[in-house]
Amino acid sequence: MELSKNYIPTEVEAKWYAHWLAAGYFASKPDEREPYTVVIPPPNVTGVLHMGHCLNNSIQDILVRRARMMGKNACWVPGTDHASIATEAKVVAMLRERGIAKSSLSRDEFLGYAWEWKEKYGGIILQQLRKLGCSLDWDRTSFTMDPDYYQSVIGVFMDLYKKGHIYRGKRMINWDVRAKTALSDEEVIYKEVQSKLYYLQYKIDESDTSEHIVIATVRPETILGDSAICVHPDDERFKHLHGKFAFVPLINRRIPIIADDYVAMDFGTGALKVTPAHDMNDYQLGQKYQLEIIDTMNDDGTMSQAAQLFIGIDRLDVRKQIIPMLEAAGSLVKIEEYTNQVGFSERTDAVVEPRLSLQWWVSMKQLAEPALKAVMDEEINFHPAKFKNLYRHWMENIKDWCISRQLWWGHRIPAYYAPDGRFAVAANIEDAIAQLSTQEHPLTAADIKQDEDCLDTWFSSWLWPFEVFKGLSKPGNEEVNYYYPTNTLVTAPEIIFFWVARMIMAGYEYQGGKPFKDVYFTGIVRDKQGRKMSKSLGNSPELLGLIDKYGADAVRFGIMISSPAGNDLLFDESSLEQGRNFNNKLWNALKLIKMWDARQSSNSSIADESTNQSFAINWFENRLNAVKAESEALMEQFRLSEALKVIYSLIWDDFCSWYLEWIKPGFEQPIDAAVYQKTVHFFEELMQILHPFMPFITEEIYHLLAEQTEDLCIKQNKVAAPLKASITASGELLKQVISALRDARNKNQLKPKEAIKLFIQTDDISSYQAIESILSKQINAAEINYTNTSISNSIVVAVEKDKFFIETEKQLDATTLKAELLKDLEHQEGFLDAVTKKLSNERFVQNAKPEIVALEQKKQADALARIHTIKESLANLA
RNA sequence: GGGAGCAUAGCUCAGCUGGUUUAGAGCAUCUGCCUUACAAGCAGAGGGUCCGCGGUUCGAACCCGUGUGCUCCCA
Repeated sequence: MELSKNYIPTEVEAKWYAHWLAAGYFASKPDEREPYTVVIPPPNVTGVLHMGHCLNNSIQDILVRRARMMGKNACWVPGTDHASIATEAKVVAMLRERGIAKSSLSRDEFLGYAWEWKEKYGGIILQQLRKLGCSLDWDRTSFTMDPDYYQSVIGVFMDLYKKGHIYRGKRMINWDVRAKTALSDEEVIYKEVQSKLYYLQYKIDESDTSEHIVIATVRPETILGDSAICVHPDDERFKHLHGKFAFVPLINRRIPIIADDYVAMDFGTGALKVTPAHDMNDYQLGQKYQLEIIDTMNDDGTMSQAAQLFIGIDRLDVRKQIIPMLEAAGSLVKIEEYTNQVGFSERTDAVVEPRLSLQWWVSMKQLAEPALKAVMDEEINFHPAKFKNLYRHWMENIKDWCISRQLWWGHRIPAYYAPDGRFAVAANIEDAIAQLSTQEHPLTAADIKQDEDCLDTWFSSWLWPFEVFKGLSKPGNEEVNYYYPTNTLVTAPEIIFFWVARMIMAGYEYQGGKPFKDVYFTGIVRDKQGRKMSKSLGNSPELLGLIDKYGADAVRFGIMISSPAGNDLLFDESSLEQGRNFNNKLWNALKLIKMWDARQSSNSSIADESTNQSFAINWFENRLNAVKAESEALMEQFRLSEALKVIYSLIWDDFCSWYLEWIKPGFEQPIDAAVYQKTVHFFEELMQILHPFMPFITEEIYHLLAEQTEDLCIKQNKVAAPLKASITASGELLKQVISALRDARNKNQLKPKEAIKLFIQTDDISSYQAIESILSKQINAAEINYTNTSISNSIVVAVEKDKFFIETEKQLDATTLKAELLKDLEHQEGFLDAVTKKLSNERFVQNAKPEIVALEQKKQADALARIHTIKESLANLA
């Protein structure tokens, strides 16, 4: 079989993904094995694969594939989130393109379009995850608005209401006076507008000098709703007024002057009028100081009874009419031109008014308690652990959760209102009628109106870890019993409060236990300049394009290699290049081994432990075992990037650069059959440990190496054998000797093709004999001899206690050599000084642990030996 | 305004319990090689005031204090 020059991923990837699916490797059913469960953080149903998803899902796939190869029943559940805000915006945009205004549709008509859109475009991202190689159990694909799921969300609302955790409370929302409807933040368009800033003076109470305080406002009509004036506590201009009162012009309402550092001293006059009913920030100040809330506006934007003046006139007309009146009353100080941002309704283009409205809230204190404890007691482990602090701080100061959203796409709030304003929380309208009807006033469906708002999307996704197994809709079923709690949640730190914390709360409230054991927080994907990747910046690369260009394995590699645990990832396409190059390296190693396949010789020397071949094999086997253990340990600590680095280096450096070169037969020579078998076996093992990171190429190579009875995807890992320290050490020594001699060759400008004669001065001739042929091949030595004395006029190289003399015809550059040696000598002497100083410090010898002292003594001895060798070499040169 | 975190080679980061041969890796850089698996490669090298200052200690990149700079979250 002819292998292509370079690895071509496209066909290989499609072939293997289809094969794995057909074999049903990703499908999980409860059985006697230990489960390993991961639920995907459901991407928005509108989503397309971006870098964040790619990082997040690569990590999950690595964990899941590894678990599968470790004998666990791995189950990774896919799905999407209905994402009310984002989806509704998409659907509105789509309708607009077709010339349909949302306001012209009934709720049901709109939802019809929304579902149509969802069926057509929703979940594109799930298709894209297949390209990335994600081993998800597709039969389990869930959606937060699936019928059962929907009912569970409604059920949770009713349950929390019954338990007293849900209440109605006021909140400032965006109000469209023309459509008489609430708007979501996304439906408000902010435009820069040329306005006027009016300076108005309020008379101070109990002031003999008829003193005034001046405020500045762009909305003078709102003074009718003023309930305080606020100044900065440190502002010297107003200190004497703290605790005094002032009169609102025209209506002469007496309001307090309060001090709060919210006020910016350098803006306007430094004094702020506070109108709690008509400004977001003022409302909060009002809450803090328990100020009166005076709602001066009707739902159509006209002034209400509470305004006392201009009742029934539109607030924008009032703005014009009130100025002459204020001027007449002597309250107007001056008018300035002013540019500010004003919100307009996306639907009607009306100026949006902040308005207090009754919304639904979840009180969090009680729910948060077990969720905080779980993380603090490490019942749930955060990786990296630094996020514990952040979590604790938030949970200890938790605020109530507003769960109403002024949207149609989502779970409609199950609250029903009677004409007289009474309401009932009920599963359906019939129950609501039953609850609200009285003997005197029997009600029908026509009398009752359901709440127009939807629930916050997080109010459904917080049930995700158990409801994907129908843990609420079919409580205690076999699946939820088996798969819950899940093992690992992989997500971004930015949603630790929105989602992670709330899932933990829901887990304890509805399943009586944690939703997951470990939470792995990924970094945020940034571009090369450190900017967060976003659609608006346009700095997010097109992912499918990258997969086409480099292959999914290379993309996974590139992302994982540059993704330190818990740190942000600065994405650079060059890391994908590194991944592609790695693919190619693997491919070429395969080609080399396949070349040998046809040229095996049966007379085996491998049984003889003293041969160079068995040295190479023993050494690599040992390295393989070391890296297996090391990468396992790193994986356990969720240090995935480091684990990949260790494996990468094992394959590229130890296997390709050292091992394969050591066992490589001479030109057109046969290879020992036993060595060949061993090498194929090593390669298989390498593919196995790399498989979770780069599933496609490893499966492909695994099958090209030999006839296989099973697929790598489900091949079970074997435990690493224990290490032999002496083999590791002699391998390291050999590598060091080779590098040092190559360096010496380089520095003396000996061409690679120029063969050398090498003399070794050592106490341990036999161990060099065991590697003689490797050594001579690696440094191109024509012969290797042993010597007791220095060889004059040669290049001298010292490694540990042994000395190497390179004899060559070439004229040597003694000056450079000498300079090198002197530099080294200086370094070694400096080092010796430091160690000696330490050892002659009595307090060190007394206080330090004995093994530390012994180590220092060894350092001293070694340094002395090295200095001795260097001095000898110098003498030899002269 | 409240909180969290970071600062080590040109870049991105390791460095875990203070003692690992006067700090390591990958990428980038430089030098030499078209060596019959691989130039998307091979061999080798250079590169550091561990952010500044002060302290604790026999000993500090690591612990404490302080200053500076940066990032993120909540309002």
